[in-house]
Amino acid sequence: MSKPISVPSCAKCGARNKSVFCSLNSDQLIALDDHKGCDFYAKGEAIFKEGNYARGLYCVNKGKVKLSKMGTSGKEQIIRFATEGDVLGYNSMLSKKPLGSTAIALEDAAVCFIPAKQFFELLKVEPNFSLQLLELTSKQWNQASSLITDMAQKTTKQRLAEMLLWLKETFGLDTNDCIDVKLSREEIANMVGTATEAVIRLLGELKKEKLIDLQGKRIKLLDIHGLVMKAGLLE
Amino acid sequence: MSKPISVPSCAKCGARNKSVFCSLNSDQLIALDDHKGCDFYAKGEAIFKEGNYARGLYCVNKGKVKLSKMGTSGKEQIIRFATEGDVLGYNSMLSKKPLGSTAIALEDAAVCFIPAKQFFELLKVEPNFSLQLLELTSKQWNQASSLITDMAQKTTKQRLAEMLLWLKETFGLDTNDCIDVKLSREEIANMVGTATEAVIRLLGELKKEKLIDLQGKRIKLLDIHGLVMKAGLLE
DNA sequence: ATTTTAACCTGATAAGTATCATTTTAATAT
DNA sequence: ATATTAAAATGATACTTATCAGGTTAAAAT
Repeated sequence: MSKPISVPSCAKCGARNKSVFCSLNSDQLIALDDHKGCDFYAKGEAIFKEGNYARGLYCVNKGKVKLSKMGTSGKEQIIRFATEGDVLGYNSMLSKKPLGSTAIALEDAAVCFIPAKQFFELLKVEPNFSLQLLELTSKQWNQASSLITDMAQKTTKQRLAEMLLWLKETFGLDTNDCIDVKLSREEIANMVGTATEAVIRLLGELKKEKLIDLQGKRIKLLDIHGLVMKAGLLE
Repeated sequence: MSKPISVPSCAKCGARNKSVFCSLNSDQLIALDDHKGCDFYAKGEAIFKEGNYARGLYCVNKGKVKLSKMGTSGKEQIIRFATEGDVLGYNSMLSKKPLGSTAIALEDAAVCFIPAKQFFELLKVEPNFSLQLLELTSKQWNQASSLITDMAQKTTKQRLAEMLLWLKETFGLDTNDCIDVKLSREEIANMVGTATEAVIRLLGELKKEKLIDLQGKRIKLLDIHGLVMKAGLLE
């Protein structure tokens, strides 16, 4: 299980300015620090699980996290990723429904936890915090509705190309132009919504087409514009 | 185009108590009435279009509305429906992005319009309104992520069965157990994410399996539990 | 270093859907 | 009522993708 680690202060958190906490004043930040905790999660460990209720807000301090749902006959569907500064668990608290997804650390991670009480307190007294959250949930709806459309209409290969671009946006590229996250072929399949074998074959095709290069788990992007075209994002 | 009609008062609106406006006090409702308008839209008419910016909040007073996105090579993807009391356009305002979908009246409709200024004013002064909206956007994210999973993993027939159940939840059944909305086979296909011909064939199969009956555009649900099973919503 | 295990890759086959062509039926307009 | 048009239905074919089986490579454990 996860073990508490030294709690980083929100005021000094590098990711804060790009997060939903960007509009908080120093008093509010201190209050947050007073009530929050921070836990360590090893690679592969679950931060929370689908079906349980969220008792607070999770905020990723360090590491990469995948959020996935259980689909038909137990097949995983990856619906989101989270990195430094991203918050998790708010949908469950706000909708008063069980958590809709499971969060798993893709690498060793540190995740802060803000109890529900403090979260709702902030919502009540700080309209800017509500606005930030509304902006976040709205943007996520925009993304989600695009994803629904793509899942419904695009071919497997188009979806794969699009997912590679999505991974690039989320995790960036390393010095070697490789997508900076390690995922198994099965996990990629669980994003695209296809079988592992199909991902392997289609990655091979994209490589033949000189759009990507494969170096074990590392995927190097050779032609981003070509991928954009392949994904059907431009005509 | 749409023409203004006599503006119904929010206080007397039957749908208000089930809407995001349920927590407003009478002063706030009067203020809303002062600033809002109401327009009539004929069947097939657009209330707003994807890509434009929302200048206010739309609230359906009467009628049925479909929300759809343009997908690959111009194919429509229906992502949501709205009926009495449902609000539209807030995602665009909150995320400060263009409207992500087009809203079209499925039958003659009356839709109220609240200017952005009033909308944001309410968000600033009434934390309960923010909370209601957050609850709404969170629930929609839950639904969207389920839909993503289903689109990615389920067969066309399972998705069709699920969409029929979704239509039942949204529009209800008439006295004859028929889904209370008229949609073309093409529109159903644009929900399911498949070709029109496939929908026709699969509806025929569901009929043979005694799960539904077909009477022109009317779809009668004969065995709801059977549909739930067919949709893979229960094992 | 060697065994063991898991991930990755390849090939063959079957099933599911898309696509195109055509006919039938229903809706709309004259 | 009839003509016109659009929607629904059916059939044939090709393509995409899932599934199953087997083989290879890489990683992890002993």
